[in-house]
Amino acid sequence: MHLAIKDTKEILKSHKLRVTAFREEVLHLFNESEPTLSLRDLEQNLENYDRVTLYRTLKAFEDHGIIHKVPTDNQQVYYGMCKEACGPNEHHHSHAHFNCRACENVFCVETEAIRFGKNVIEGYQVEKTEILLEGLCPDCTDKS
Amino acid sequence: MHLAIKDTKEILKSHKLRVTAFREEVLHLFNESEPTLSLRDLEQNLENYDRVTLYRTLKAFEDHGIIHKVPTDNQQVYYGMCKEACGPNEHHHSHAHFNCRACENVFCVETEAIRFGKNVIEGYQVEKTEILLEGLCPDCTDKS
DNA sequence: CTGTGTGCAAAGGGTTTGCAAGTAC
DNA sequence: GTACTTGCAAACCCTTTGCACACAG
Repeated sequence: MHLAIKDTKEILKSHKLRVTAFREEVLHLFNESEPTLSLRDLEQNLENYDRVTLYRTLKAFEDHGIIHKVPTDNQQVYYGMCKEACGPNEHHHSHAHFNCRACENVFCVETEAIRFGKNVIEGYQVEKTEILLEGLCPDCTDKS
Repeated sequence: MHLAIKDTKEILKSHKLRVTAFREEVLHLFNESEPTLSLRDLEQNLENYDRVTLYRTLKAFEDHGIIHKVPTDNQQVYYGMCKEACGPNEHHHSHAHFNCRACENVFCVETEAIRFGKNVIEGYQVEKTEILLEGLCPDCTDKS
């Protein structure tokens, strides 16, 4: 038995959010997609949606620890599903984010290169670490 | 003789930009400030400025390799002066950016923890690395 | 039934564009 | 003189707020 994709209803319930058709639809997109999703990605894959509702949905997901924002150089906002134990407003991630300059997707990549403990840097209390990589993803490398 | 702060006129000329009073004023702010500057920082330290001109000035500086954007978790856009050899649309930085959650300043911190060479991650062509740290800066640590 | 979510309209705010006048070189 | 820069107005677009109706639990 391989790892089943978590049921959207279950995800919502376990995060204390009401189950609605729209929320399930959005969650479904996150389940389907490998890398993270930008707002634009989401909008392109939804039909007859209300943008305001989408914003509020993402806000709710973020507040309840279902997704997290991924900072990037470009202005687009990216969201990734939280794979680990994230609580409300408390996200834990030990992977780096790779932004492909060709396809513009953002992938979560595991790397042992992350070695920042707390207080590694003289005088600075490090509480959170984000690593952004940019370049070409495997797919786009093959095509070029 | 210690390291002199580069003359603003010289900086502009060497980057093939015309010397104007406003550009010198903005550059002067970057020369004076230790950490990076957010758009808000800049606006608070300028008088009788036109916002459009400021946007265009920053765009020009960025395009000509004088400053670079610093991505952060919060929405504020931060800019730092390029210390090293940065050309048009080609910025090279080997330091991490530390965003203090208290004073909200962004500092450039040197750290040997940066060990991403090219191609460290299987299949991904890494061309650029950004490391974002968040926590408390020395000043704010002392105050708490 | 009660509290939450949705959809529409409108407000708000930051950023960009157009253009005429001013300035660097 | 020519090309670039500036400043103002307006357009644009993304995001938030308000509110009435719909719906989950």
